[in-house]
Amino acid sequence: MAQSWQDIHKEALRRIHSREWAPDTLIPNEADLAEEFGCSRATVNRALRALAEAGWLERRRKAGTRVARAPQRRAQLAIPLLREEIEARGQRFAHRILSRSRSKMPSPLRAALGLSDDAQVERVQTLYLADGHPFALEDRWVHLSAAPGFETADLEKTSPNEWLVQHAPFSHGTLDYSAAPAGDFEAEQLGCSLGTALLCMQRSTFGPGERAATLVTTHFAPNHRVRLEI
Amino acid sequence: MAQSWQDIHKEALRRIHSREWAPDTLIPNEADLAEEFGCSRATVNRALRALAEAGWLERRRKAGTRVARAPQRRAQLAIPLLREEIEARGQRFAHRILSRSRSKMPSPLRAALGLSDDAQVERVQTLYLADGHPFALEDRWVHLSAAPGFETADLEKTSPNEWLVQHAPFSHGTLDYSAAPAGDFEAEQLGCSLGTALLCMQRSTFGPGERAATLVTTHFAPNHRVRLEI
DNA sequence: AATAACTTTATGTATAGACATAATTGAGTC
DNA sequence: GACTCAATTATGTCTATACATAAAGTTATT
Repeated sequence: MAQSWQDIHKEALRRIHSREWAPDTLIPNEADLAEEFGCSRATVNRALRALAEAGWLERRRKAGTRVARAPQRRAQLAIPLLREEIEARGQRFAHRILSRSRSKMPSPLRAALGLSDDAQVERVQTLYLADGHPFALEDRWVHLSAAPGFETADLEKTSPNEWLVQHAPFSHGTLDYSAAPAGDFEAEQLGCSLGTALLCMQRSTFGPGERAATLVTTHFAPNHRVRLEI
Repeated sequence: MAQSWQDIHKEALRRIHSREWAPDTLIPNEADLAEEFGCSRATVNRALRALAEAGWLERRRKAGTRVARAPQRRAQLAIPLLREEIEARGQRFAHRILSRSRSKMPSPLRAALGLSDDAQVERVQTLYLADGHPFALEDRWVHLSAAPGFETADLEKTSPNEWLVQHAPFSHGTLDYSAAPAGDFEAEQLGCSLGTALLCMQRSTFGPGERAATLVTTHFAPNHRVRLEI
Protein backbone atom coordinates (compact mmCIF):
# COMPACT_ATOMS: atom_id res chain seq x y z
CA MET A 1 0.00 0.00 0.00
CA ALA A 2 1.46 3.28 -1.13
CA GLN A 3 2.16 5.76 1.60
CA SER A 4 4.02 8.81 0.43
CA TRP A 5 3.03 11.26 -2.25
CA GLN A 6 6.19 10.33 -4.10
CA ASP A 7 5.07 6.72 -4.30
CA ILE A 8 1.81 7.85 -5.77
CA HIS A 9 3.62 10.21 -8.09
CA LYS A 10 5.74 7.34 -9.34
CA GLU A 11 2.81 4.98 -9.75
CA ALA A 12 0.76 7.57 -11.62
CA LEU A 13 3.67 8.26 -13.95
CA ARG A 14 3.98 4.52 -14.55
CA ARG A 15 0.35 4.34 -15.54
CA ILE A 16 0.78 7.26 -17.90
CA HIS A 17 3.85 5.73 -19.52
CA SER A 18 2.22 2.33 -19.81
CA ARG A 19 -0.86 3.98 -21.32
CA GLU A 20 -2.97 2.39 -18.63
CA TRP A 21 -4.08 5.98 -18.33
CA ALA A 22 -4.24 6.96 -21.98
CA PRO A 23 -3.61 10.44 -23.33
CA ASP A 24 -6.60 12.73 -23.40
CA THR A 25 -8.67 10.59 -21.07
CA LEU A 26 -9.90 11.29 -17.59
CA ILE A 27 -8.29 9.56 -14.67
CA PRO A 28 -10.15 8.72 -11.46
CA ASN A 29 -10.81 11.59 -9.13
CA GLU A 30 -8.77 12.32 -6.05
CA ALA A 31 -11.18 10.77 -3.61
CA ASP A 32 -11.26 7.46 -5.46
CA LEU A 33 -7.49 7.35 -5.82
CA ALA A 34 -7.10 8.13 -2.15
CA GLU A 35 -9.24 5.13 -1.35
CA GLU A 36 -7.36 2.93 -3.80
CA PHE A 37 -3.98 3.89 -2.42
CA GLY A 38 -5.15 3.93 1.15
CA CYS A 39 -4.10 7.47 1.89
CA SER A 40 -5.74 10.83 2.33
CA ARG A 41 -6.91 13.00 -0.50
CA ALA A 42 -4.32 15.64 0.34
CA THR A 43 -1.58 13.16 -0.42
CA VAL A 44 -3.06 12.28 -3.78
CA ASN A 45 -3.48 15.97 -4.46
CA ARG A 46 0.18 16.60 -3.80
CA ALA A 47 1.23 13.92 -6.26
CA LEU A 48 -1.15 14.93 -9.02
CA ARG A 49 -0.35 18.57 -8.60
CA ALA A 50 3.34 17.83 -9.14
CA LEU A 51 2.49 15.87 -12.29
CA ALA A 52 0.37 18.72 -13.56
CA GLU A 53 3.18 21.19 -12.96
CA ALA A 54 5.50 18.94 -14.93
CA GLY A 55 3.05 18.90 -17.80
CA TRP A 56 1.82 15.30 -17.66
CA LEU A 57 -1.67 16.07 -16.44
CA GLU A 58 -4.20 18.78 -17.03
CA ARG A 59 -6.48 19.56 -14.17
CA ARG A 60 -9.61 21.63 -14.05
CA ARG A 61 -12.09 22.04 -11.30
CA LYS A 62 -15.18 20.03 -11.73
CA ALA A 63 -13.97 18.79 -15.13
CA GLY A 64 -11.47 16.48 -13.47
CA THR A 65 -7.95 15.41 -14.31
CA ARG A 66 -6.91 14.16 -17.72
CA VAL A 67 -3.66 12.91 -19.17
CA ALA A 68 -2.19 15.58 -21.42
CA ARG A 69 -2.76 14.84 -25.09
CA ALA A 70 0.76 15.78 -26.09
CA PRO A 71 2.61 16.11 -22.82
CA GLN A 72 3.98 19.63 -23.06
CA ARG A 73 7.27 19.02 -21.42
CA ARG A 74 9.14 22.00 -20.18
CA ALA A 75 12.85 22.09 -20.60
CA GLN A 76 14.74 23.84 -17.87
CA LEU A 77 17.82 25.91 -18.27
CA ALA A 78 19.70 26.81 -15.18
CA ILE A 79 21.07 30.22 -16.03
CA PRO A 80 24.58 30.13 -14.72
CA LEU A 81 26.94 32.93 -14.12
CA LEU A 82 29.55 32.88 -16.83
CA ARG A 83 32.15 32.51 -14.10
CA GLU A 84 30.51 29.35 -12.81
CA GLU A 85 30.02 27.93 -16.27
CA ILE A 86 33.70 28.37 -17.03
CA GLU A 87 34.99 27.17 -13.70
CA ALA A 88 32.75 24.12 -13.89
CA ARG A 89 34.80 23.09 -16.92
CA GLY A 90 37.92 23.36 -14.87
CA GLN A 91 39.04 26.49 -16.69
CA ARG A 92 40.32 29.75 -15.35
CA PHE A 93 37.85 32.62 -15.48
CA ALA A 94 38.77 36.16 -16.43
CA HIS A 95 37.05 39.15 -17.92
CA ARG A 96 38.09 42.34 -19.60
CA ILE A 97 36.04 45.52 -19.79
CA LEU A 98 36.27 46.75 -23.37
CA SER A 99 34.23 49.88 -23.05
CA ARG A 100 31.99 51.64 -20.63
CA SER A 101 29.96 54.68 -21.43
CA ARG A 102 26.87 56.69 -20.64
CA SER A 103 25.88 56.68 -24.29
CA LYS A 104 22.33 57.23 -25.36
CA MET A 105 20.36 54.11 -26.05
CA PRO A 106 19.25 53.66 -29.65
CA SER A 107 15.52 54.18 -29.82
CA PRO A 108 14.64 50.76 -31.25
CA LEU A 109 16.26 49.14 -28.22
CA ARG A 110 14.67 51.65 -25.88
CA ALA A 111 11.28 50.99 -27.36
CA ALA A 112 11.74 47.25 -26.96
CA LEU A 113 12.20 47.76 -23.25
CA GLY A 114 9.52 50.37 -22.85
CA LEU A 115 11.90 53.02 -21.50
CA SER A 116 11.31 56.72 -21.75
CA ASP A 117 13.56 59.16 -23.64
CA ASP A 118 15.37 60.44 -20.62
CA ALA A 119 16.11 57.07 -19.07
CA GLN A 120 19.65 56.97 -17.75
CA VAL A 121 21.46 53.99 -19.18
CA GLU A 122 25.02 52.80 -19.13
CA ARG A 123 26.54 50.59 -21.78
CA VAL A 124 29.28 48.11 -20.95
CA GLN A 125 31.05 45.83 -23.37
CA THR A 126 32.87 42.94 -21.80
CA LEU A 127 34.93 40.06 -23.04
CA TYR A 128 34.88 36.90 -20.96
CA LEU A 129 37.82 34.55 -21.10
CA ALA A 130 38.28 30.89 -20.27
CA ASP A 131 41.91 29.92 -19.72
CA GLY A 132 42.82 33.09 -21.53
CA HIS A 133 40.81 32.27 -24.64
CA PRO A 134 37.81 34.34 -25.67
CA PHE A 135 34.64 32.70 -24.44
CA ALA A 136 31.88 35.23 -24.85
CA LEU A 137 31.44 38.84 -25.90
CA GLU A 138 28.83 40.74 -24.00
CA ASP A 139 27.12 44.03 -24.87
CA ARG A 140 25.10 45.21 -21.91
CA TRP A 141 22.73 48.11 -21.36
CA VAL A 142 21.90 48.82 -17.78
CA HIS A 143 19.03 50.99 -16.70
CA LEU A 144 20.59 52.92 -13.85
CA SER A 145 17.49 53.69 -11.82
CA ALA A 146 16.77 49.97 -11.71
CA ALA A 147 20.31 49.14 -10.61
CA PRO A 148 21.38 51.85 -8.18
CA GLY A 149 25.09 51.88 -7.52
CA PHE A 150 26.05 50.33 -10.82
CA GLU A 151 27.68 53.47 -12.19
CA THR A 152 30.21 53.50 -9.39
CA ALA A 153 30.77 49.74 -9.25
CA ASP A 154 34.29 48.47 -9.80
CA LEU A 155 33.66 46.21 -12.75
CA GLU A 156 37.29 45.21 -13.09
CA LYS A 157 37.03 43.39 -9.81
CA THR A 158 33.52 42.02 -10.17
CA SER A 159 32.27 41.37 -13.68
CA PRO A 160 29.04 43.12 -14.73
CA ASN A 161 27.45 39.69 -14.91
CA GLU A 162 28.21 38.97 -11.28
CA TRP A 163 27.67 42.45 -9.96
CA LEU A 164 24.14 42.63 -11.26
CA VAL A 165 23.12 39.19 -10.13
CA GLN A 166 24.26 40.02 -6.64
CA HIS A 167 23.02 43.58 -6.41
CA ALA A 168 19.96 43.76 -8.58
CA PRO A 169 18.16 40.45 -8.63
CA PHE A 170 15.51 40.50 -11.29
CA SER A 171 12.08 39.08 -11.00
CA HIS A 172 11.39 38.06 -14.57
CA GLY A 173 12.57 38.42 -18.11
CA THR A 174 13.10 36.73 -21.41
CA LEU A 175 15.96 34.91 -23.05
CA ASP A 176 16.28 34.66 -26.82
CA TYR A 177 18.73 32.41 -28.59
CA SER A 178 19.58 32.83 -32.23
CA ALA A 179 22.42 32.31 -34.68
CA ALA A 180 24.29 35.24 -36.15
CA PRO A 181 27.33 35.66 -38.38
CA ALA A 182 30.33 37.25 -36.72
CA GLY A 183 30.70 40.91 -37.59
CA ASP A 184 33.96 42.85 -37.56
CA PHE A 185 33.88 43.46 -33.85
CA GLU A 186 32.90 39.92 -32.85
CA ALA A 187 35.46 38.37 -35.19
CA GLU A 188 38.20 40.55 -33.77
CA GLN A 189 37.36 40.02 -30.13
CA LEU A 190 36.48 36.34 -30.29
CA GLY A 191 39.34 35.55 -32.60
CA CYS A 192 37.36 33.97 -35.40
CA SER A 193 36.92 34.82 -39.03
CA LEU A 194 34.29 37.16 -40.38
CA GLY A 195 30.94 35.50 -40.92
CA THR A 196 31.50 32.57 -38.58
CA ALA A 197 28.20 31.24 -37.24
CA LEU A 198 27.92 32.29 -33.60
CA LEU A 199 25.36 31.45 -30.98
CA CYS A 200 23.82 34.66 -29.80
CA MET A 201 21.85 35.20 -26.63
CA GLN A 202 19.71 38.22 -25.97
CA ARG A 203 18.40 38.64 -22.48
CA SER A 204 16.18 41.30 -21.05
CA THR A 205 15.40 41.37 -17.38
CA PHE A 206 12.89 43.36 -15.42
CA GLY A 207 12.79 44.33 -11.80
CA PRO A 208 9.84 43.92 -9.49
CA GLY A 209 8.03 47.05 -10.64
CA GLU A 210 7.86 46.15 -14.34
CA ARG A 211 10.81 48.44 -14.89
CA ALA A 212 13.35 47.28 -17.37
CA ALA A 213 16.62 46.56 -15.68
CA THR A 214 19.04 45.30 -18.28
CA LEU A 215 19.30 44.31 -21.91
CA VAL A 216 22.19 42.03 -22.73
CA THR A 217 23.41 40.67 -26.03
CA THR A 218 26.02 37.95 -25.80
CA HIS A 219 27.91 36.36 -28.67
CA PHE A 220 29.56 33.10 -27.71
CA ALA A 221 32.75 31.78 -29.20
CA PRO A 222 32.32 29.34 -32.10
CA ASN A 223 30.98 25.87 -31.29
CA HIS A 224 29.43 26.90 -28.02
CA ARG A 225 26.32 24.95 -27.02
CA VAL A 226 23.62 25.58 -24.50
CA ARG A 227 22.19 22.55 -22.84
CA LEU A 228 18.69 22.28 -21.46
CA GLU A 229 17.48 19.40 -19.35
CA ILE A 230 14.07 17.97 -19.90
CA MET B 1 -3.57 39.64 7.86
CA ALA B 2 -2.48 37.38 5.05
CA GLN B 3 -4.60 34.35 4.41
CA SER B 4 -3.63 32.40 1.34
CA TRP B 5 -0.27 30.83 0.57
CA GLN B 6 -0.07 33.04 -2.49
CA ASP B 7 -0.28 36.15 -0.33
CA ILE B 8 2.58 34.85 1.74
CA HIS B 9 4.46 33.91 -1.40
CA LYS B 10 4.07 37.46 -2.66
CA GLU B 11 5.08 39.05 0.61
CA ALA B 12 8.13 36.83 0.94
CA LEU B 13 9.20 37.68 -2.59
CA ARG B 14 8.76 41.36 -1.76
CA ARG B 15 11.05 41.01 1.22
CA ILE B 16 13.63 39.25 -0.91
CA HIS B 17 13.50 41.91 -3.60
CA SER B 18 13.65 44.71 -1.09
CA ARG B 19 16.60 42.98 0.60
CA GLU B 20 14.70 43.05 3.86
CA TRP B 21 15.69 39.42 3.69
CA ALA B 22 19.22 39.71 2.37
CA PRO B 23 20.95 37.17 0.19
CA ASP B 24 22.71 34.39 2.02
CA THR B 25 20.98 35.06 5.33
CA LEU B 26 18.53 32.95 7.25
CA ILE B 27 14.90 33.93 7.31
CA PRO B 28 12.61 33.19 10.27
CA ASN B 29 11.46 29.62 10.58
CA GLU B 30 8.05 28.40 9.49
CA ALA B 31 6.51 28.42 12.93
CA ASP B 32 7.45 32.05 13.54
CA LEU B 33 6.24 33.15 10.13
CA ALA B 34 2.99 31.30 10.66
CA GLU B 35 2.46 33.25 13.83
CA GLU B 36 3.39 36.53 12.18
CA PHE B 37 1.02 35.99 9.28
CA GLY B 38 -1.68 34.48 11.42
CA CYS B 39 -1.95 31.25 9.50
CA SER B 40 -0.93 27.64 9.93
CA ARG B 41 2.54 26.34 9.35
CA ALA B 42 1.37 24.26 6.40
CA THR B 43 0.38 27.42 4.59
CA VAL B 44 3.76 29.01 5.15
CA ASN B 45 5.38 25.78 4.05
CA ARG B 46 3.47 25.83 0.79
CA ALA B 47 4.62 29.36 0.01
CA LEU B 48 8.26 28.81 0.93
CA ARG B 49 8.40 25.53 -0.93
CA ALA B 50 7.24 27.26 -4.09
CA LEU B 51 9.93 29.90 -3.66
CA ALA B 52 12.55 27.24 -3.14
CA GLU B 53 11.46 25.44 -6.31
CA ALA B 54 11.76 28.70 -8.20
CA GLY B 55 15.29 29.14 -6.91
CA TRP B 56 14.84 32.08 -4.54
CA LEU B 57 15.33 30.16 -1.33
CA GLU B 58 17.48 27.29 -0.19
CA ARG B 59 16.01 25.07 2.44
CA ARG B 60 17.63 22.41 4.56
CA ARG B 61 16.25 20.53 7.49
CA LYS B 62 17.36 21.80 10.79
CA ALA B 63 19.63 24.33 9.12
CA GLY B 64 16.67 26.49 8.15
CA THR B 65 15.79 28.57 5.13
CA ARG B 66 18.11 31.11 3.57
CA VAL B 67 17.83 33.48 0.65
CA ALA B 68 19.86 32.18 -2.26
CA ARG B 69 23.16 33.98 -2.65
CA ALA B 70 22.89 34.34 -6.40
CA PRO B 71 19.33 33.32 -7.14
CA GLN B 72 19.84 30.57 -9.69
CA ARG B 73 16.88 31.34 -11.80
CA ARG B 74 15.67 28.65 -14.10
CA ALA B 75 14.47 29.62 -17.50
CA GLN B 76 11.70 27.51 -18.85
CA LEU B 77 11.19 26.53 -22.43
CA ALA B 78 7.88 25.02 -23.34
CA ILE B 79 8.82 22.57 -26.06
CA PRO B 80 6.12 22.99 -28.61
CA LEU B 81 5.25 20.79 -31.48
CA LEU B 82 6.46 22.46 -34.64
CA ARG B 83 2.85 22.41 -35.83
CA GLU B 84 1.71 24.39 -32.83
CA GLU B 85 4.59 26.80 -33.06
CA ILE B 86 3.76 27.55 -36.67
CA GLU B 87 0.02 27.73 -36.22
CA ALA B 88 0.44 30.00 -33.23
CA ARG B 89 1.93 32.53 -35.65
CA GLY B 90 -1.15 32.27 -37.77
CA GLN B 91 0.68 30.41 -40.49
CA ARG B 92 -0.27 27.26 -42.34
CA PHE B 93 1.61 24.16 -41.29
CA ALA B 94 2.86 21.52 -43.69
CA HIS B 95 5.63 18.97 -43.79
CA ARG B 96 7.40 16.96 -46.43
CA ILE B 97 9.21 13.68 -45.86
CA LEU B 98 12.51 13.94 -47.71
CA SER B 99 13.88 10.52 -46.96
CA ARG B 100 13.16 7.54 -44.83
CA SER B 101 15.46 4.60 -44.44
CA ARG B 102 16.61 1.79 -42.23
CA SER B 103 20.21 2.88 -42.59
CA LYS B 104 22.80 1.94 -40.04
CA MET B 105 23.53 4.54 -37.44
CA PRO B 106 27.03 6.01 -37.54
CA SER B 107 28.92 4.73 -34.54
CA PRO B 108 29.73 8.12 -33.01
CA LEU B 109 26.01 8.85 -32.83
CA ARG B 110 25.27 5.37 -31.57
CA ALA B 111 27.85 5.71 -28.86
CA ALA B 112 26.42 9.04 -27.77
CA LEU B 113 23.11 7.35 -27.13
CA GLY B 114 24.55 4.22 -25.60
CA LEU B 115 23.00 1.89 -28.17
CA SER B 116 24.36 -1.49 -29.07
CA ASP B 117 25.62 -2.46 -32.54
CA ASP B 118 22.51 -4.30 -33.56
CA ALA B 119 20.04 -1.66 -32.47
CA GLN B 120 17.34 -1.22 -35.07
CA VAL B 121 17.07 2.41 -36.05
CA GLU B 122 15.18 4.29 -38.70
CA ARG B 123 16.27 7.62 -40.11
CA VAL B 124 13.78 10.19 -41.31
CA GLN B 125 14.56 13.54 -42.83
CA THR B 126 11.72 16.00 -42.84
CA LEU B 127 11.21 19.54 -44.01
CA TYR B 128 8.69 21.61 -42.10
CA LEU B 129 6.96 24.46 -43.86
CA ALA B 130 5.16 27.57 -42.64
CA ASP B 131 2.87 29.10 -45.25
CA GLY B 132 4.80 27.10 -47.81
CA HIS B 133 8.17 28.53 -46.81
CA PRO B 134 10.88 26.31 -45.30
CA PHE B 135 10.80 26.59 -41.54
CA ALA B 136 12.97 23.80 -40.22
CA LEU B 137 14.91 20.86 -41.49
CA GLU B 138 14.87 17.82 -39.26
CA ASP B 139 17.13 14.79 -39.27
CA ARG B 140 15.73 12.18 -36.95
CA TRP B 141 16.99 8.81 -35.76
CA VAL B 142 14.42 6.64 -34.08
CA HIS B 143 15.25 3.62 -32.01
CA LEU B 144 12.54 1.21 -33.11
CA SER B 145 12.32 -0.93 -30.03
CA ALA B 146 11.65 2.21 -28.01
CA ALA B 147 8.97 3.39 -30.41
CA PRO B 148 7.01 0.31 -31.51
CA GLY B 149 4.85 0.91 -34.54
CA PHE B 150 6.94 3.73 -35.91
CA GLU B 151 8.14 1.79 -38.91
CA THR B 152 4.62 1.35 -40.19
CA ALA B 153 3.36 4.81 -39.25
CA ASP B 154 2.00 6.97 -42.03
CA LEU B 155 4.30 9.95 -41.67
CA GLU B 156 2.77 11.83 -44.57
CA LYS B 157 -0.40 12.20 -42.59
CA THR B 158 1.13 12.73 -39.16
CA SER B 159 4.56 14.31 -39.03
CA PRO B 160 7.29 12.38 -37.22
CA ASN B 161 7.34 15.14 -34.66
CA GLU B 162 3.68 14.65 -33.83
CA TRP B 163 3.60 10.90 -34.18
CA LEU B 164 6.30 10.39 -31.62
CA VAL B 165 4.98 12.82 -29.10
CA GLN B 166 1.63 11.10 -29.22
CA HIS B 167 2.82 7.51 -29.34
CA ALA B 168 6.07 7.41 -27.48
CA PRO B 169 6.10 9.98 -24.73
CA PHE B 170 9.55 10.30 -23.32
CA SER B 171 10.45 10.69 -19.72
CA HIS B 172 13.60 12.73 -19.96
CA GLY B 173 16.26 13.97 -22.32
CA THR B 174 18.51 16.81 -23.29
CA LEU B 175 18.28 19.72 -25.66
CA ASP B 176 21.35 21.39 -27.12
CA TYR B 177 21.29 24.64 -29.04
CA SER B 178 24.19 25.79 -31.16
CA ALA B 179 24.93 27.81 -34.26
CA ALA B 180 26.10 26.15 -37.45
CA PRO B 181 26.80 27.32 -40.99
CA ALA B 182 24.42 25.98 -43.62
CA GLY B 183 25.88 23.08 -45.58
CA ASP B 184 24.88 22.09 -49.09
CA PHE B 185 21.84 20.17 -47.98
CA GLU B 186 20.59 22.75 -45.50
CA ALA B 187 21.12 25.60 -47.96
CA GLU B 188 19.20 23.78 -50.66
CA GLN B 189 16.30 22.72 -48.49
CA LEU B 190 15.95 25.88 -46.45
CA GLY B 191 16.50 28.12 -49.43
CA CYS B 192 19.42 30.09 -48.08
CA SER B 193 22.96 30.57 -49.22
CA LEU B 194 25.84 28.33 -48.26
CA GLY B 195 27.37 29.22 -44.92
CA THR B 196 24.41 31.16 -43.55
CA ALA B 197 24.37 31.07 -39.76
CA LEU B 198 21.59 28.73 -38.67
CA LEU B 199 20.25 27.94 -35.26
CA CYS B 200 20.65 24.23 -34.69
CA MET B 201 18.90 22.14 -32.09
CA GLN B 202 19.96 18.67 -31.10
CA ARG B 203 17.59 16.72 -28.94
CA SER B 204 17.94 13.28 -27.49
CA THR B 205 15.10 11.71 -25.60
CA PHE B 206 14.94 8.62 -23.48
CA GLY B 207 12.05 6.41 -22.54
CA PRO B 208 11.22 5.27 -19.04
CA GLY B 209 13.73 2.43 -18.98
CA GLU B 210 16.82 4.52 -19.74
CA ARG B 211 16.61 3.37 -23.32
CA ALA B 212 17.39 5.91 -25.94
CA ALA B 213 14.34 6.70 -27.98
CA THR B 214 15.25 9.35 -30.50
CA LEU B 215 18.05 11.63 -31.60
CA VAL B 216 16.96 14.66 -33.55
CA THR B 217 18.97 17.38 -35.22
CA THR B 218 16.99 20.34 -36.44
CA HIS B 219 18.28 23.28 -38.45
CA PHE B 220 15.96 26.24 -38.38
CA ALA B 221 15.54 28.71 -41.19
CA PRO B 222 17.67 31.86 -40.89
CA ASN B 223 16.73 34.39 -38.21
CA HIS B 224 14.82 31.91 -36.14
CA ARG B 225 14.84 32.57 -32.41
CA VAL B 226 14.00 30.46 -29.43
CA ARG B 227 12.47 32.25 -26.52
CA LEU B 228 12.72 31.16 -22.92
CA GLU B 229 10.74 32.72 -20.12
CA ILE B 230 12.36 33.40 -16.82
C1' DA C 1 -34.57 28.73 -27.93
C1' DA C 2 -31.96 31.64 -25.34
C1' DT C 3 -31.03 33.06 -20.74
C1' DA C 4 -30.73 33.14 -15.99
C1' DA C 5 -30.48 30.92 -11.58
C1' DC C 6 -29.61 27.02 -8.94
C1' DT C 7 -27.29 22.48 -7.93
C1' DT C 8 -23.62 19.42 -8.17
C1' DT C 9 -19.01 18.06 -8.33
C1' DA C 10 -13.92 17.83 -8.56
C1' DT C 11 -10.22 20.38 -7.56
C1' DG C 12 -8.00 24.10 -4.59
C1' DT C 13 -6.79 25.51 -0.24
C1' DA C 14 -6.64 26.18 4.99
C1' DT C 15 -6.17 24.08 9.67
C1' DA C 16 -4.57 21.58 13.78
C1' DG C 17 -2.11 17.98 15.11
C1' DA C 18 1.11 14.36 14.70
C1' DC C 19 5.12 11.97 13.40
C1' DA C 20 9.33 11.41 10.13
C1' DT C 21 13.79 12.84 8.78
C1' DA C 22 17.98 15.17 8.25
C1' DA C 23 21.36 17.84 10.11
C1' DT C 24 23.34 20.53 13.67
C1' DT C 25 24.58 20.95 18.53
C1' DG C 26 26.34 19.49 22.53
C1' DA C 27 27.48 16.22 26.04
C1' DG C 28 30.14 12.57 27.34
C1' DT C 29 34.12 9.61 26.45
C1' DC C 30 38.64 8.15 25.05
C1' DG D 1 41.67 17.40 20.65
C1' DA D 2 39.08 13.60 18.28
C1' DC D 3 35.42 10.69 18.52
C1' DT D 4 30.72 8.75 19.52
C1' DC D 5 26.11 9.18 20.55
C1' DA D 6 22.19 11.35 22.04
C1' DA D 7 19.27 15.59 22.21
C1' DT D 8 17.51 19.23 19.63
C1' DT D 9 15.42 21.53 15.92
C1' DA D 10 13.65 23.08 11.35
C1' DT D 11 11.85 21.25 7.52
C1' DG D 12 9.13 17.40 5.26
C1' DT D 13 5.12 14.93 5.11
C1' DC D 14 0.53 12.61 6.36
C1' DT D 15 -4.16 12.80 8.29
C1' DA D 16 -8.87 14.27 8.85
C1' DT D 17 -11.85 17.84 8.29
C1' DA D 18 -13.73 21.87 6.50
C1' DC D 19 -14.81 25.26 3.40
C1' DA D 20 -13.77 27.86 -1.14
C1' DT D 21 -14.05 28.05 -6.03
C1' DA D 22 -14.63 27.06 -10.76
C1' DA D 23 -17.02 24.86 -14.08
C1' DA D 24 -20.29 21.74 -15.72
C1' DG D 25 -25.01 20.26 -15.54
C1' DT D 26 -29.88 21.14 -14.61
C1' DT D 27 -33.86 23.48 -14.06
C1' DA D 28 -36.70 27.44 -14.26
C1' DT D 29 -37.79 31.65 -16.63
C1' DT D 30 -38.31 34.75 -20.35
